[in-house]
Amino acid sequence: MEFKEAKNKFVQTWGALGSQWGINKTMAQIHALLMVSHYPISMEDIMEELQISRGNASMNLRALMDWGIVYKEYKAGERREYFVAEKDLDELAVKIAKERSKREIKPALKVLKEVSTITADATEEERQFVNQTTKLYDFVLKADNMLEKATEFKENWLGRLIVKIMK
Amino acid sequence: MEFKEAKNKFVQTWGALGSQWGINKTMAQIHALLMVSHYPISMEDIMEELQISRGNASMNLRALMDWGIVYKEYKAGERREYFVAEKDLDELAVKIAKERSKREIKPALKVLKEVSTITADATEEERQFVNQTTKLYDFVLKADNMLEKATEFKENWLGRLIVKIMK
DNA sequence: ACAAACTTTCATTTATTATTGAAACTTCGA
DNA sequence: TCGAAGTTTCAATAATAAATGAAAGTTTGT
Repeated sequence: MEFKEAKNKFVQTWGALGSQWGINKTMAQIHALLMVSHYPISMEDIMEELQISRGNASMNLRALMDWGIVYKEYKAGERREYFVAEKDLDELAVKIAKERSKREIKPALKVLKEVSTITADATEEERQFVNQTTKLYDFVLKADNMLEKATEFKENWLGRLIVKIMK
Repeated sequence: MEFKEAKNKFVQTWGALGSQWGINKTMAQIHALLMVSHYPISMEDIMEELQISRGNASMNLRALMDWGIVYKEYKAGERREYFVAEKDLDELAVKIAKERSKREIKPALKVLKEVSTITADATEEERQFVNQTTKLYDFVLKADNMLEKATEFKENWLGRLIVKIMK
C-alpha cells in the first residue's frame, strides 16, 4: 500500500468510526487529516482533500475547536488561517470524554435523578422503577466520575502501577 | 412527578442517549422499558407502549438479544413470548462494551495496523504518518484491552481496592 | 396435516441528520 | 474608509438511517 492510499483509508475509517459513535463523519475526517499531518493545513486544503463545501468545513472546524482538539495557527505575513490537531492521544481522549460528559451524560444524569426520586407508592411496579433507576443513576455517576479521575490518576504512582498491570 | 410520567421521561431520555452513542432510538427505548419493569413484557405490550410497528419491535428485540442484554421468557401454557432485560449493570456494561468492540473497534484496529505498516520513504510527511498511526494503533489496542480486562479485574482483591479508591 | 397464533423479513416510505452554497459578515492593509 | 481576502451562517437540499406493514414464514395444539 502506498502512502496516499493509506492516508485515504485512514481518513475514511476514522470518519466511519466517528459516525458510529455519534460524531459526524466530516468532523471525524477533518480531525483524521489533521492528526496525521505534520504541518498546519488551511481550510482550502481541507475542502480540496475531502471534497467538501466551504460551509461544511467551516462548521466542523469550529466544532473541533469548541471541543478543544484542533487549534488555529497563523502564519506570519499571511491572512489565511491554518489548523493543527491535538496529537497527544491521552490529551485527546480526556478532551473528548469531557466534552461528551458535559453534553450528554450530565443532562442524562439530571433526568435520572429526577425520575428516581419520585415518591413511589407501595406497588411492586413503582418500587422496582425507583430501585432500578436509582442504581442506574449511581452507576452512570460513577462511570462519569472515572473519566474525570483518569487525568489525575495517571500522575500518581498507584495509577501508573495499575495501568502497568492492566496492559 | 407521577409514576407514568417519570417512566415515560426515562424511556425517552434513554432513547435519546442511545442515538447519540450510535444505538438506534427504538432499541434503546425498548431496553429502557424492560430495564425498569419487574415483570416480563410481550411484544404486543411494547408496540402499544412505544407506539411502534410490529416489524420495528421484532427487529430491535432481535438486536437486543444478539447483544445478550435481553432474553426471551416463556410463560407456562402461553404461546406468546415475553422479554426481560439484563438488570445487572456491570454485566450490561461488559456486554455492550464487548459487542461494540467486536463490531467497531476490532475492524478499525485492523485498518490502523494496515496503514501504519506501510514502508515509509524518507519524507517527513510519511514518517509522521507512520509514527502517528502507530501510536494510535497502540492506544486503541490498549483501550480495547482494558474493557476485556475489566471483567476479571473486578474479581480480584487489587481490583476491588482500586474500584474503592476511584469512587 | 391443518389452521390458528404468533414472529420475521424486506421493499417501500418516512424521519433524521448532514451538506451545500450563496449571502452576510469580519478583518486587515493601503 | 474602502475593497479584497477570507470566514461564518442558515435556509434549502441531499444523503442516510430508521420505521412501516403486508406478505412470508414458524410453531404448536388438535
